[in-house]
Amino acid sequence: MPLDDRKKKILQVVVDDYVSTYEPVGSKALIERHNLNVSSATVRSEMAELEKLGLIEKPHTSAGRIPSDRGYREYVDSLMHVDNLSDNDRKIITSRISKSVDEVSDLIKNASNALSISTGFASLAITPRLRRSYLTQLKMLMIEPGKVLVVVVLSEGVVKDKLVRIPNFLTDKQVAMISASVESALSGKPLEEITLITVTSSVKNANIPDSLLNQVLYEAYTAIKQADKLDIYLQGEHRMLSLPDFNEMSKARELLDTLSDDGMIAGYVNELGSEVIDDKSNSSDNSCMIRIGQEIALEGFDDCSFITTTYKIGDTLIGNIGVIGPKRMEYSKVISQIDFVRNTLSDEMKKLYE
Amino acid sequence: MPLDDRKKKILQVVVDDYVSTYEPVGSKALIERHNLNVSSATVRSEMAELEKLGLIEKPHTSAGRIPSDRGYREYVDSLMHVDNLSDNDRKIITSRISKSVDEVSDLIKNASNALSISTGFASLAITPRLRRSYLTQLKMLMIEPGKVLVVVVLSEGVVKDKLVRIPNFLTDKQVAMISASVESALSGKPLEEITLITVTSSVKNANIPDSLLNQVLYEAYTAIKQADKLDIYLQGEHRMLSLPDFNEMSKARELLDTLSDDGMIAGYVNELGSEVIDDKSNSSDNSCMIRIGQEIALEGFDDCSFITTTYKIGDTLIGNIGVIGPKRMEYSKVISQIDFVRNTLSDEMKKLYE
DNA sequence: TTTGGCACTCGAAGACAAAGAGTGCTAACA
DNA sequence: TGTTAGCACTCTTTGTCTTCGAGTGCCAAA
Repeated sequence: MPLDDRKKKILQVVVDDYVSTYEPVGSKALIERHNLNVSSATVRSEMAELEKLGLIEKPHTSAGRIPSDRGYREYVDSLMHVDNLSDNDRKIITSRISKSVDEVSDLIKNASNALSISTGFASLAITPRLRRSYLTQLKMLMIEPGKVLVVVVLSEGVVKDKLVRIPNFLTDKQVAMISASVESALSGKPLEEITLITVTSSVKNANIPDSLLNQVLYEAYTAIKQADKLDIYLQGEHRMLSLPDFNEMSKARELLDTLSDDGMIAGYVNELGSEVIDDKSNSSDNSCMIRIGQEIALEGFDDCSFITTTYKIGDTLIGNIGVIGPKRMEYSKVISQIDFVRNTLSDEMKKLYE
Repeated sequence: MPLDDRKKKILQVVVDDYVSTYEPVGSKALIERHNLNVSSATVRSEMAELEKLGLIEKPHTSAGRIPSDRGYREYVDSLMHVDNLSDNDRKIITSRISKSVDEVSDLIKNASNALSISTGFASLAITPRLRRSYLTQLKMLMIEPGKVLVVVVLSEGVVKDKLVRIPNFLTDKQVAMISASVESALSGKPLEEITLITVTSSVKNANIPDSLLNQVLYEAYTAIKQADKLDIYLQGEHRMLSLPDFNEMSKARELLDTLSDDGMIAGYVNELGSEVIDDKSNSSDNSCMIRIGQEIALEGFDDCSFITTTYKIGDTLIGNIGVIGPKRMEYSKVISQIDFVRNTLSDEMKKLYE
């Protein structure tokens, strides 16, 4: 059922007006604000059809119409035109991201923060998936007897470490020997292929009782595995409280309750992300993933939209960044903001890696 | 102006009742719920005096009384009796804290989380102040040319590290030499005494051009300095939305806005903490710091109380942990919860350090 | 000093009406 | 056949008024 031009136009202005006023838009107000060259009665009958198609709906009989989830979807998919960001917005974002940082994670945090500030919504960023990175170095640094810092270096220069406990009487040398063995056996292997078995079988003839050795190797294994862990940075949740969409306390509460569960959000976005990454056809560099209202199967997100995109470190590392805002948002503006943040982030990444 | 026993009793039940009902308590309701053996008229005149003393107040003429900030203060200082925690509460807290962790920071996070869950309020924890710890080790681990992981080990076995960039053409050996020099020059020195000057003057005759050397040393210095940084873990902010005290959107918004600024809260609590630490007379192990309503000079905290206490790692490291709740809270219960969390945290710390 | 009684205050809650925006439907029109 | 004007109807919003009740302050008597 392709929409004719007039229906498209009407849907578009319904969305536009509703987004900017947060008031259901009626036939009369609509023709007053936009010159459609038709009467309100015509608009009414068109609206009735749009409603039949499930694209708009009325909160109650005598109110105007508001876009339904499917209406927003249609708008986003084919009615919206993404415009360029104003110089001012660019400046604000650039300055927030380009603050000098040493660690990649800080850079990602800054980018997410810039996004939250410039959109006025909540933002999120997920550190890159590292499953397919491979191990390049593994060092074990004795801090004191029984306590070792395991440093894991991955192919893209990513460094992760973990403090672990090992049997007290192992010497510096023994530990160094173990880590060298593990490193030489596993370096070049993708993280996802490293298992407890490959780790334990990487050390032979160590002259150390098996049980002790295995303890150390187990810790080494956990250190390697946790390098794979995704971190999520969720910021600006409180900004959602300033939106009229969440003026109702119960809505605000539900939203923030869910939002407080980092892990759940990370898992959800991660899945979204994976879809696109695996679906090569769709992975054009500039595409955002958009989930609107009920499309997000999380409690309290009925009035929200997720807009996320991917960023890259080098050629292989892929993470996500995006916003969580009200579904009643200026999609085109937010998309261009995200896009700009993504690009700025990439640039800064490159600088960081010289 | 010491209160006579009856006034004390009345103030006490006003607080108790108001805390449990969130309704201004009137003279009649008061004598009905508690057998004071006096008439409501007597209570009324007593209340009028308590009001004159600034301990209670009325929201409006024909309502009951609610405690003022000073009323809560009086209650907390001399009317309240801290009772023991129920076995059930203990179990809940213990199980949340004793989840196996490797890092001290996770333990602290768990403790803070347990506090938030068991109180139903927001909680915070601040990592220990390390200014007075001294450096025991400094290692620089070459990750790749131009990229070095600086590992700082402090007296209490605390390990911090930072990835830094150095000139590309410095060799493994040169870096090792530099770090060894710095370590031997500075180990044993308290963090607060380490300055850029002490760091740079610790390496002599390095056979490396000064400008390069200084770059490396500067990075080493920043790595050491950032070991001193306080981290704050703020959790369960969203729980505040479920309290009737913050049903008004504007209050909730203001509170969460301020709460979203970790740094500000950290700074504030840090100051509170320092006061008590420096004031030896008051640093009895079990004391909580309590700040009520306007005593907290932060925007949006008029209806909140801070209750914080200190925890120790070993004998010297002192951090803070506490809750941010509505000032209309069961102080005695919360205090015993914090106290129990603190003790459990200490126990687990010991286990972690064997 | 305590108490019962009483007039008074003020907010909460409910009822009701008027206003206003918007709808659907129908009949007429180009 | 698509468009439009007109009209009755619906439903929320807003404001006003009233009632109800809990609570107060004050006073005179015990």
